[in-house]
Amino acid sequence: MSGRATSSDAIAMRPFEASLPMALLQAREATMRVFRPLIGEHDLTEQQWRVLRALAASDEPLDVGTVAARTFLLAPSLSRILAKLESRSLIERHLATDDQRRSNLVLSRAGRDLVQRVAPVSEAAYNAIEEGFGTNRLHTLIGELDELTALLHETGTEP
Amino acid sequence: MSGRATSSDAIAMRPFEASLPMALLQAREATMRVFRPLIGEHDLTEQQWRVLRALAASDEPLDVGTVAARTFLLAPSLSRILAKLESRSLIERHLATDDQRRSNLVLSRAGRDLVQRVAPVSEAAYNAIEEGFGTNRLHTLIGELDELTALLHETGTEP
DNA sequence: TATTGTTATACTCTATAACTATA
DNA sequence: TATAGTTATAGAGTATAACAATA
Repeated sequence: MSGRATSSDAIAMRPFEASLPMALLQAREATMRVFRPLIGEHDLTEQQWRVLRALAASDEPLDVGTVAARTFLLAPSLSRILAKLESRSLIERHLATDDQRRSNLVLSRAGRDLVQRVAPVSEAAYNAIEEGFGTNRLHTLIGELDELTALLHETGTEP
Repeated sequence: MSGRATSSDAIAMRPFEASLPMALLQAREATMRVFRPLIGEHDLTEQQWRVLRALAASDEPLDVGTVAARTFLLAPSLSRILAKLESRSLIERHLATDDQRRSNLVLSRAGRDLVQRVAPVSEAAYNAIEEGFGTNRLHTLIGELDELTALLHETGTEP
């Protein structure tokens, strides 16, 4: 120790650059800075696009709960997003015949057209990232991220 | 091709699981789910904590612009956060003598005490993650994230 | 004139609770 | 009673523009 603390002494702590949360935040922001303009051009937010993608990727209608799970959105957020997408006629809701509480969601014709138009641009941007960073390297990185996520979910510190 | 498209055909696209943005989003969320409760216990948001940390890590007062750069917060967001932290007497502002537009920010005594109290808990959580995932492995992951971020910043597609 | 920082606005998302309607 | 989904609220971040004070 080199003397008592004064109000101008820095508190020893892990620096931002070496911090996992900051590294993740910045990588995510840098990545979205690539994709956001592409979907923003079509007046879609990132979350709206996630919903459209989930519906586009399914070969059958999905109920709200399923979409929430697949897009990692909370039900209230999703409700608002669905209302917005429906008001723009990008999706359709059909009450399930067996359970009237459920509504089945599908892309409308316009929704499908929009996804068909955006998807290639998005894929191209993705491929550019893969090429720049290295395809295998990127897959390795994603694999590590997934494992970290899984690990953190397992070890959920319950209070 | 196996026939014309019908409204129930899925559009071929990169699945969510293999998607870099989703992998980053989930890893970040899983990570913050560890740290958020620790700082939330002291009624701090993630961004407020970033500001306190930046001030704590510095051995001299910082002006608003510098804090914005180090915490990756936009000026308007930071202004609101600073007002909040000041109202809780966790930070102090002192007008710079040389340039009256600038105000120098420092932690108050209470702010330092708070950081001193939270930091060890936060470090312990961090160490637990390191142990679970592997210290070297985690450092490698962070290094790859940093390089990805740098790459994406270089190739900033300017309009 | 240019810069530092704050305020004003307009959207969005997160998160929790309360509520409706079906089962 | 339990479940699916919506609505209500409260709070916070992002982003851009406009503005005040100072250089």
